[in-house]
Amino acid sequence: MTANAARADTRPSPRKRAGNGAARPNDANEIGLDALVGHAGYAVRRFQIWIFQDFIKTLGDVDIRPTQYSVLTVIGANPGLSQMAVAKRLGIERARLVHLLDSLEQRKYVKRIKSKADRRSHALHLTAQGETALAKFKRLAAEHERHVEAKIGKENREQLLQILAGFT
Amino acid sequence: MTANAARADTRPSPRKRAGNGAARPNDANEIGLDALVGHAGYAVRRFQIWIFQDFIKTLGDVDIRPTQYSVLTVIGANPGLSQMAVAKRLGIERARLVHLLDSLEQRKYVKRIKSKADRRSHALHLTAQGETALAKFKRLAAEHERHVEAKIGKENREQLLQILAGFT
DNA sequence: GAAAGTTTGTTGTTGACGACAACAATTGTC
DNA sequence: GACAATTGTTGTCGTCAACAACAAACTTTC
Repeated sequence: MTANAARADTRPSPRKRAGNGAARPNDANEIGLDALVGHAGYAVRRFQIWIFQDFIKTLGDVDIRPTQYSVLTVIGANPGLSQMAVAKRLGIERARLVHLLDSLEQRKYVKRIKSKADRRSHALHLTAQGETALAKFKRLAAEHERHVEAKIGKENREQLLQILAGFT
Repeated sequence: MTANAARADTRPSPRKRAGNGAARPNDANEIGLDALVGHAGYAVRRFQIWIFQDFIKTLGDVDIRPTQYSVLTVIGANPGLSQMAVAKRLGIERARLVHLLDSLEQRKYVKRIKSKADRRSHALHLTAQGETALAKFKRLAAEHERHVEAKIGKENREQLLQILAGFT
């Protein structure tokens, strides 16, 4: 589907809600944000919510959320990593990664193999099923990325990636 | 995609950490992200986490979180708004706003005044205490914004704001 | 080589947050 | 007046970050 934001601005006739004591503006997006405009964090938060929702919807058929996708991607690119290494690389709590891996292992995408070098840790690998699945996820993720392009523009997206490259 | 990538048992991968010294704390920066680089959502998520943490820390003394700050700012700029209007403007669930306002009202920053025009709704106002407090919050938020500038650069921050202006 | 300290994976708790569902009171509509 | 819609509220559910505590395994130190 083409994620075309239906720009059908059904502009309602300006009704009024009188006598609120001090202010009356209550319609549509006439409400000012004041200091909020100019705060990078606010814009980034709203954008991140939008982008995650699109990701979740685009990968809805395969039931993969952004965090799960990031875990699978890192394991696929670096097989044999420990849970600690993956957690540190992705900035996830290792406690949280436990549940993520429980789920991914239950779905036969990931294996926890006891490391012989360090018997505390697990070497993480994709299963064969996990590899083919990840390939499909990557195609869908690329589709989601095209939605982002359509939303903010091709060169804006690339500028964004460049600006935020230090956080990956 | 890169669907090949031999995946043999505990075979040490060619590039990543040699020697397989599992216990050695390998640099997290050596671990490749593969497809994750190039995903706007991932970069944005990491950035947003950083920016929120800095905001929370910078406004730590006054114990104000980003969402609370956004609510106070909007009410301050548009006194008399209903809860529904604030929620819609900020993209917050009105159910969630209830708890936010409970907290802010308990701290004497916000008043819920029963609207006479529509006895279902409340007109939201800052208290006198809330106004002076918000002024302080804004100064701290500006300081936080300078941290962002220092992190990604002055013109990069402005480009970011421009790119994401549509989401505010 | 044993005691002490650290790391890894795990379990659990807490709190912020988004998404829903249901409800009473009130309003608008027909 | 009957009926639908809106507003604030309460509640549940699931995601997510942040800690705390623990056993097992490893490292350091004497």
